[in-house]
Amino acid sequence: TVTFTGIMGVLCRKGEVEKALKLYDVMIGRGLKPNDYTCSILVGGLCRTKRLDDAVNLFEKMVLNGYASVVCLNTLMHGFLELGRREEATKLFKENLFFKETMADVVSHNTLMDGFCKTGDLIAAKKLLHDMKVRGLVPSLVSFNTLVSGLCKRGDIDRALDLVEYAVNNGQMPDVITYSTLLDGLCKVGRFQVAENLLIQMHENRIEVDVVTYSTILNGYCKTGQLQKAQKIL
RNA sequence: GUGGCAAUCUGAU
Repeated sequence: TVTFTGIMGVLCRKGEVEKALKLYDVMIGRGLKPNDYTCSILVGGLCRTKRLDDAVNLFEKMVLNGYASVVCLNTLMHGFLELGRREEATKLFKENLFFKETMADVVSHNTLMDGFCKTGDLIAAKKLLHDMKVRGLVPSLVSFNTLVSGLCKRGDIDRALDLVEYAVNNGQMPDVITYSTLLDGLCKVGRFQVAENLLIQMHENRIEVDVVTYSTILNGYCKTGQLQKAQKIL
């Protein structure tokens, strides 16, 4: 099962879902049982090729047979959100809020939050952060990074900075993604001085600057014609 | 004879 599923994963990543599904039949034909990995890989493959109906059917079948996990749910929700089908993602989410194998976890909440952020609905996204705590889940760094990104995209950098402070108080230290997100927001509203301070702080906190961080800053400087500053960074 | 070693969420273009 592990071998078959592994190959199906490779095929799905290449967009060859058809071959993966054929392999799935071969696997079943040999009397091997699928598992939650098999389920999420195939669901993900179908989502990537926009075959959401097939993905839903497979997911429901797997749920009935007890092979589905919350990862499969998350994969499917993500598939809907990628296509802008927010209502269906939300419906799926709500159906899985009670105790069962596919009960919504932190990643489910994060996935939906990101979907809300990307459509600019920060109110709904913030509510979700609150809801997850009510449900006894502990927001992860990704939860905060997702909201920070949403706030930055809206230009609400100060609220984003406040949220990071709040995250720190909740035991989530910013990582390279948090910083890059903030830097991008700051550059895009022209607050380069604050951005430079943040870079220093990043260094002090021993956070490794990566290729995305560099391109974020370079992009900011180049688009405002500060090529000398851009060169200085390199 | 195309890098593959099993799954889901967040950052630049």
